[in-house]
Amino acid sequence: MSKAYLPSPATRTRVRRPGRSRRSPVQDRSRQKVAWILEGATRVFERDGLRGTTNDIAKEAGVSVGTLYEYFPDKFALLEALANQHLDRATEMANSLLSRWNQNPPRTTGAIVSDVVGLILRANDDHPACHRLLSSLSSSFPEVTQRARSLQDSVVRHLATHLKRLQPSLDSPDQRAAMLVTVLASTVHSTIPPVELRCGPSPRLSTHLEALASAYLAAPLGSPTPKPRTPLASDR
Amino acid sequence: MSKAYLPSPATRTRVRRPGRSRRSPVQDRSRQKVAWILEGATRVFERDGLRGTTNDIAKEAGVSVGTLYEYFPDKFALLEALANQHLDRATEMANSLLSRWNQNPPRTTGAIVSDVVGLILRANDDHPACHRLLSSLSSSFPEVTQRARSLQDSVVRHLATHLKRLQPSLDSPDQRAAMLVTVLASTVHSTIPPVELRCGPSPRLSTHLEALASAYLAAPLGSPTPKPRTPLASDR
Amino acid sequence: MSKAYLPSPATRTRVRRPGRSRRSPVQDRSRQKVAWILEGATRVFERDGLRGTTNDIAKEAGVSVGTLYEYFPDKFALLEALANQHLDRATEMANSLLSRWNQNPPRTTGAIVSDVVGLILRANDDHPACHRLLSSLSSSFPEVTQRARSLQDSVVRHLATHLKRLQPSLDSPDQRAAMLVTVLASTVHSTIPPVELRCGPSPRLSTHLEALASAYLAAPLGSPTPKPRTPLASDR
Amino acid sequence: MSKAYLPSPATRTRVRRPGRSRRSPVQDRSRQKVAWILEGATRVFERDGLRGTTNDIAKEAGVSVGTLYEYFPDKFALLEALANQHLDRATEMANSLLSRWNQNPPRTTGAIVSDVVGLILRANDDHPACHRLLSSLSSSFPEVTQRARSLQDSVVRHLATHLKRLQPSLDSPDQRAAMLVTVLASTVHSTIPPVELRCGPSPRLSTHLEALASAYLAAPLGSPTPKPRTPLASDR
DNA sequence: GATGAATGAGAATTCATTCAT
DNA sequence: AATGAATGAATTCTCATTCAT
Repeated sequence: MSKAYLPSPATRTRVRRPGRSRRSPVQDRSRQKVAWILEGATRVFERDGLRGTTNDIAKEAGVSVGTLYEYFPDKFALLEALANQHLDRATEMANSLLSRWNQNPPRTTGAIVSDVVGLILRANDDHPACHRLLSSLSSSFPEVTQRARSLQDSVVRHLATHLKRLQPSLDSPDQRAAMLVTVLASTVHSTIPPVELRCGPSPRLSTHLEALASAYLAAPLGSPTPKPRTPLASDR
Repeated sequence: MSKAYLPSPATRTRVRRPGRSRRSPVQDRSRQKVAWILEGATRVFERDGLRGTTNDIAKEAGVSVGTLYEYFPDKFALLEALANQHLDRATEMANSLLSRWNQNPPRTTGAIVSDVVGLILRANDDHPACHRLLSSLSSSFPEVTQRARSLQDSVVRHLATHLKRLQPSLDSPDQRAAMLVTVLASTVHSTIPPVELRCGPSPRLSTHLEALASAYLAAPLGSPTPKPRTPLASDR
Repeated sequence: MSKAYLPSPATRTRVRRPGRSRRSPVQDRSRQKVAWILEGATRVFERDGLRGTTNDIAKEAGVSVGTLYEYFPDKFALLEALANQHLDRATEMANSLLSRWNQNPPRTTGAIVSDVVGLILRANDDHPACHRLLSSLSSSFPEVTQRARSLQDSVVRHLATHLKRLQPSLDSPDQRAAMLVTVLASTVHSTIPPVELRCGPSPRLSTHLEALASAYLAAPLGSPTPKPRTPLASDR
Repeated sequence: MSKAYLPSPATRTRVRRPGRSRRSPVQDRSRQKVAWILEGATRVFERDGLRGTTNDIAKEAGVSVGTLYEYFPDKFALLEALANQHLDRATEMANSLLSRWNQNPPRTTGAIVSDVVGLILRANDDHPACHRLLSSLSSSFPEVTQRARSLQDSVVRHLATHLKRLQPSLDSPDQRAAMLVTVLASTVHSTIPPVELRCGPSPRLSTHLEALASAYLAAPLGSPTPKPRTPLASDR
């Protein structure tokens, strides 16, 4: 967990033990405020990017700037918390899927693909502008970036494992797994809204992505179209 | 072209008449200066993101702030010009490819795919941090976004036309074309450094993308993997 | 009141209820601050004209620039507020006089004249350099100019009414009233320090102005000195 | 004459001896440029006050900034030159009138008044905003202010002389003369356009001013309306 | 002399952060 | 803890003035 913000992390998953553990009202109020602030920050960053001011965010969150600074040491901490919040959610989703795979190994490549596409779609269906902002700042948040990388690697590793099991003859399975996850995640973050939203709803974005992924995982690599020297293939 | 900055656009394609085309020294000096400033801006934004100041940029460009403001009305205009410069380059590349396709229609889907992948890779092989910054600000530059969309649509339309010609039986060719371009462009802009850089260089990014694209264009859509009701395919 | 600056107008007349009227300390502090800033601005503009900087003004007012900008959106707003403050004061004085006239109509032209001269002198006895600055900028503040015009018109109308009552045979009473107010106001704002200060103090400026006004209101218009064609009267 | 600007004063009257004195074309071109620049400056200052920039003025004058600085050392010099130009004109008019008075002494107070009103009206019928700007800056131009004072004093002295001759019994003739000139000049510079322009044209502004002046010069000073202690005359 | 692009000191304005209440 | 007015360093931007051509 990147950094602990007062009065308690508030980001990141926390297993709830059912018996004991009644939170004091004070803690709950704080937790609430942190949530408000992060929601405000999300809205403001989504709307104005880094131009959004801490005062805007406090106003949007319905708290005073002073309160904001009570919980977050500076503006960047807000961004970091937002990123961690997102990663918490994504990690939870991913872990849930991967442990399911461990218990019930998927039986077809199609099932794997469908799961991965679903995971990535669901893990990224919110706040696109914020994601882009964060990624444009990734160099300022090495810890967050590292976490994102780890998460992605974990998914990639499991994906590769199952691919190898189901398609032992597939070439470059590790690279294909990595590639696939990258492609799917990138597409979902796309600046120019993905096809789906611009062409009417008939075949779903997910359908296309699954078709694409499945086809990719079935196709040989290398060059059925042999690589020309000239930059343009049709130049022959 | 969105906005013309003094002393003359300096971005966007410009037909070069080979015989007489001696630009006046004044024009050349200005053009040069605009170029320096944009290079400085690129370096600074690439390094510091929006944090980079106009004074930094001027210094980096080797001119005075005053000169910078002579050519660009404000800091945002720099970003917009950078985006337009990038789009100029991309448009030129795309037009070049598309007119080639019109003269020598590609003969195989593989050739089409290879061309499109090549185009998108080459059009985006520079200044990744800057691209991410720009795309995180896209909402501030509606004209630029519109231009990008148009360019992408143009490529999509041509791609679809040729696909239909070569694979008359392919279902949803328009959507596939759109999908493909979105996927490729997003992947290339990706947040998380593309696979290639993290997996060693052996099979090229382009190889993977071409394989992916080709496979996608050969595969049937719809659900060979029938859609389950439950969120996770492997849950069956 | 042209524009309301936070946290409350602070210029313009305000009815004071004598009993309960405890303003909250917050309001009082803000009001105080606005007053300080305007005083600082007056001093600085009086000393340096438009050359005076907002930083100077803040320093002179004993607040930070940030605070200055908290209350006034820009440098111009300071000037406008100063002008409005002056008009507030003048309006209050004028209204006070005019309502007194309504209750106790003046019994002689001399009394009227004396009142008007007194009003105009007292309404303009502060910050001459500032007044000149403001009037040199009047075209930038159409609202203020309009307000000044209205105020002047109001005085002129009342003056004319009472003149007509006391001197029913006076020709052109409306024009005379307008003329008189213009002449008095201009003289008091005068560029070149008024006579008084350069000729020793014996007969007061006000004495001269009253004599001038009274004489004017007693004299026939038209041409006892018949208008010559030639530009100079003594040219005959 | 305050300061000599290159390439030759260009302000201030210059008697033209008809015989000799053919100016070189170079000198004439310079003279022309200075004139253009001053006209541009007048227009710009009239429109924008001190906000007007030297670049604006050069553009308005149809010359380059460089040329402007060839003839005027800095922005203030423009204002000073403008003021001197105005004073040149006014001085010429005044001298012409006064020498006429010396040769043909005026025979009536009415003639004196008519002459003085005419002089002041004609000497100030241009560029009111510029005059106000200059007067708001008078402290920066002690020489100009001194010149203006001298000119005014000269008129006042002659006026007083002739008044004493024609009305030996008039009290405070010197003060009356000074007062009159101040009042007339101020009125003509008035921010809020003088009556004339707002009430339709029937009795002329000059008629009113002459009536006012004549009446003033005929009236006894002191208090036909005895001065009350209370601030308002009608308060009795 | 003339030009106008270039300069950069300095003015206006912003906004992350603090702190008295 | 909460507040939000106050702060002022940092930034954006202007424009009088210079100087290479």
